[in-house]
Amino acid sequence: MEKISPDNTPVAVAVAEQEKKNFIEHFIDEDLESQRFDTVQTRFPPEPNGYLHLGHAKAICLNFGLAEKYKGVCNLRLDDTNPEKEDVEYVDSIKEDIAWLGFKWNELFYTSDYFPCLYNLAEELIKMGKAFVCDLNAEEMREYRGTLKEPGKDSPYRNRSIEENLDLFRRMKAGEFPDGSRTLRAKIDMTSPNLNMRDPIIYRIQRGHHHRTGDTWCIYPMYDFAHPLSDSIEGVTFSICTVEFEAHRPLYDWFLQNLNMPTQSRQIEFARLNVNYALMSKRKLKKMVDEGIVAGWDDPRMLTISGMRHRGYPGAAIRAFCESVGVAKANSTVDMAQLEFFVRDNLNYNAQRVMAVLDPLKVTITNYPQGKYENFDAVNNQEREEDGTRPITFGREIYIERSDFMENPVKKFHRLSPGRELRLLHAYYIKCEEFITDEAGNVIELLCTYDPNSRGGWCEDGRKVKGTAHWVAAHDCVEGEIRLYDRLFIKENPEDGELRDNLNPESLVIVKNAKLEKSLETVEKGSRFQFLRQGYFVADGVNEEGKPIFNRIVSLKDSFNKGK
RNA sequence: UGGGGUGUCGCCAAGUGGCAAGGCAGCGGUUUUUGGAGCCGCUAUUCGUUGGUUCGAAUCCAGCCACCCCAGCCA
Repeated sequence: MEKISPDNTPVAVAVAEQEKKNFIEHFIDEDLESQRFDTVQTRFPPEPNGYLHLGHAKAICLNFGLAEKYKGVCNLRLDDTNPEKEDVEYVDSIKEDIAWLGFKWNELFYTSDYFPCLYNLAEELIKMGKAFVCDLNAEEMREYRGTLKEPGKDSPYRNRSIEENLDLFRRMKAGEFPDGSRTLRAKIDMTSPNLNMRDPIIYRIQRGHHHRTGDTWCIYPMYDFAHPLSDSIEGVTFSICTVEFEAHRPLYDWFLQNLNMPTQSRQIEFARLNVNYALMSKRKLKKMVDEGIVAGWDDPRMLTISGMRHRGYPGAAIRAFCESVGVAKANSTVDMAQLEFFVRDNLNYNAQRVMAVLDPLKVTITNYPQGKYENFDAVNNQEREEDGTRPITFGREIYIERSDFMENPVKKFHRLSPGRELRLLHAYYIKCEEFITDEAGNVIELLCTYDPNSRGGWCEDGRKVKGTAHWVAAHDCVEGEIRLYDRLFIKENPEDGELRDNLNPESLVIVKNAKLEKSLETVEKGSRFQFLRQGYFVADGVNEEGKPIFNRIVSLKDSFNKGK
């Protein structure tokens, strides 16, 4: 069963599958039915402290997808409560990546938009006697917090008067105290078995230039305080986050209830996405970039959104993949092969076929007249007839792939070897008569004959030529640089041991002098092609020699070289 | 070891008391001017485990086991 998505991409997911509801949708249905909410509003709330990756893509698809499905809205909120780690560079990349993936946020917000409001809500809490200024330093705080099995102890500052708390908090805001000297804490329960409820810090003093509010503030709200309140201020009904925040939910609810917020948003947690042979944590990805292990956040080997874009993965393929992995709460690691499947699935339909010889072996067709050339019509994409054909030129000297010739063929090899025939795609049958070697014994040229009666790749006598190969005409081709990308790590779980020790030394192999069919000389950067029998490639500008560069997006499945 | 979660095919994942969907991977076959794609099949008598309830349990109950998260003035 095949369904065509709006951008004309086939989605290899059964229709019935798409109609299946995940557990979050069951919750939503429940809340809509009970009239807890009458609309669906979600948000995607990244902290601008790094570039987005495939894990974020899953969250984006989920949040935007839910809003679309329930005819609600989804906003983008940059959760910028920690100036130390954040930067506009990240803000810009986040916006670009979401748009590239194909989603449009309803409104754009920043948590920093709410700093004044959040501050007032904190004062409210103080006035209710539910928050206090604490003078414990970080180390003391840790001691008072207790441990996993022992309860904590009340801070000696816990019973300050409301007036004193208000005065101290205002002076914290005014900049009268040094960084880290005091905090504002919610007054909940130091004996709670849930550590998050042991009088959590809601404001800290931290001088640092904020990328939007500059030096206006020297106190910043903590995530646990800012997040539920921001959600409520915006009217978010379903606040979807990852499972590690599950233990924070009681706190989330506590702030909404105690401050009697207008929207009692519902937090729902799902399991984050992991993919084998890859890293999916902003912190680790940043490390790879900072240590120069990769070329940057958009290195085509990284599963950042910008890396995948650079690699040539279509946004629609990423969306289809996210759709296919589903949403649940169990820890899981999805196979890289599943991601690659959706990339191929998309490109098989969308990418035009061309011929490119990566490891050229010269072939002279001895019975083809010198100086004669002829054109053949090559099908651009047999999956889409409307894409038509293009002319390709044939001549006496051509290049074929070195791996398409074997002096001593292994069994089941049905390409070229002495005395055997091979079909040149769209052209003729050729037969290998002789091969020439250099002093070292390497084959450097093939002497073949062609069968004039096999024009177009068919012969009326019906004789069987099983192998078909791609080729380019020596007089009508262009040289190019091909970058063969592969998985970055050799270990399924790259974090098992040192990252550096787990790197795949062949994650990037550069081929300098590939022979490409002439039509590839001037193609738009970002155009994607299928190099016949090899894989999908994306145009990535020209190199220092002026030769076009192509990045391998993903190889074709290969049942001959299976397992390699 | 306190609290919060999770365990269904190699990898994801439906399933909500009536007798194990689907996708990826794999394996056959068919077709093919890409060893691609397509098409047709096959692949869990069993749901972490042990007991219990029931005519009937992956689904309910109890115990046990395994794994993940929480002791940042990060998010």
